[in-house]
Amino acid sequence: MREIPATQSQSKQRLLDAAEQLFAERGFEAVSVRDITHRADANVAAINYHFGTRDGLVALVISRYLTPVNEERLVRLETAERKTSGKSLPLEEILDAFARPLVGITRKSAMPERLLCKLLGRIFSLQGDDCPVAMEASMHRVNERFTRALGRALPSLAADELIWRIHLMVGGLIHLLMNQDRLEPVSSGTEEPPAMDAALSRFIRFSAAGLREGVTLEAPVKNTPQATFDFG
Amino acid sequence: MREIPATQSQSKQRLLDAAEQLFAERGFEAVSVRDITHRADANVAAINYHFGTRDGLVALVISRYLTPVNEERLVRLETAERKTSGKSLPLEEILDAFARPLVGITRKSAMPERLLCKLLGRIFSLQGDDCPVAMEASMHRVNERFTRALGRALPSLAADELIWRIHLMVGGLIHLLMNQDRLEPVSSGTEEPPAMDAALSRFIRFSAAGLREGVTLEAPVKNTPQATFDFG
DNA sequence: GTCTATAAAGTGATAGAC
DNA sequence: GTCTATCACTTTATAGAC
Repeated sequence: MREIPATQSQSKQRLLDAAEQLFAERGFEAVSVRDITHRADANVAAINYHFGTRDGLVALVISRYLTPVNEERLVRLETAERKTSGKSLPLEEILDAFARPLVGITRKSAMPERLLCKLLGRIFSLQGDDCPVAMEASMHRVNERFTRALGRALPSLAADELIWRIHLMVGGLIHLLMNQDRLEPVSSGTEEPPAMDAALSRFIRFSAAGLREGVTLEAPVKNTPQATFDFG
Repeated sequence: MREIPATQSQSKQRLLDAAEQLFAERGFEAVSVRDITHRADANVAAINYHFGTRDGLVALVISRYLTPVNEERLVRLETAERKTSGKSLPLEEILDAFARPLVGITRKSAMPERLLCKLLGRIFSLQGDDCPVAMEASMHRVNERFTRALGRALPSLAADELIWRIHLMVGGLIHLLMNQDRLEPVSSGTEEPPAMDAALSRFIRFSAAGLREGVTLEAPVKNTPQATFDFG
């Protein structure tokens, strides 16, 4: 058989892998196309051929992780809500639906968990100008649905108070992702395989307690949040 | 009187002001010396003359805020500890000592609060290679002292568990700083002057509840943290 | 202290050969 | 699909005139 150039080139995949690693390590802005092509052992022109522009590659990497995570978040939330048909969900279940997809995706990716966490941390802390428009729409929908669910689970909490607390919750999650590599060795030895699972349950317990702080269970409905707000 | 070039040039100050604003808006990596000199109405060579290199300016801006914040953190913690001579501090007081210096500095700076919060958020989320060595030493000392104080306030909490929770706490604070401009309009109208103070008390309540979660007040001392760990 | 001019290296992107 | 060569900028930094 005669050698032919691969129709679905492996180099496109190598480029993608190299880009993800470098973006995780240094951030999206600090990586040049030459850095990527060098690590992928590809030609400098390869990125423009396969992805159009550098920004195209960045947007692709972002959506490759952001889209499935946000979709799974919504699926999990809606599944849980359907099971309790109308009634408000336990806080812990909402937080689980929000955070578990981040753990789930680490299992599907070929990337080392350490790097993938950092990449996810960088993706979900993007905001403003650094943020591709496609991402904003996806995030907005997630924000809206989860703010509503949390508001229903904490009916006595004022709407603005809820939004502040959600930001504190999200910030903690992002910081955990960004520092997972430094945190893992802290939980020494015993729990090697489910490193991310341990982080997840710690996040849920901490955040649920913070969100519930001062909320009286039997208080009358003081305020249902009518406005949602983007936490990114 | 003959015109002389200002001995303590105002342009150095203008350069510093412009740099701080631009770093806050776009991050330290995304601002060129030309961006800065242009906004400061100064010559392109001015930064190298006044600050040596671009990195020198970045390090100066960082330490101008990081140093006083971290020093005030330690002073507040030590003052509080001296008052209760040996006994463990209330969690809320430790968190206040940790976060209030960030509020305090917004009062001293001429920068708009909105921008300064973002700058502080960017400074305190730096880590790894982006982190000047001088900063690491300062952060390490703060981490050590506060981890110890929190460990004493939560004696029944396992050392590794404490470190995870501290990261969740710090992440929330950073995210609040980074999003203060989006959060402020949420707390509509009523509380115009003490915008940052409201954020502070919300942070303290949320984090104290998260840190205390599942901690039984009368539990015996199970574990005092012997190792501290850098949360940045 | 401030300026111009310029060096030396790096940036993303593309035309065109193979 | 991959390559080289190159364009058109931009980057930080510096030498030297004023």
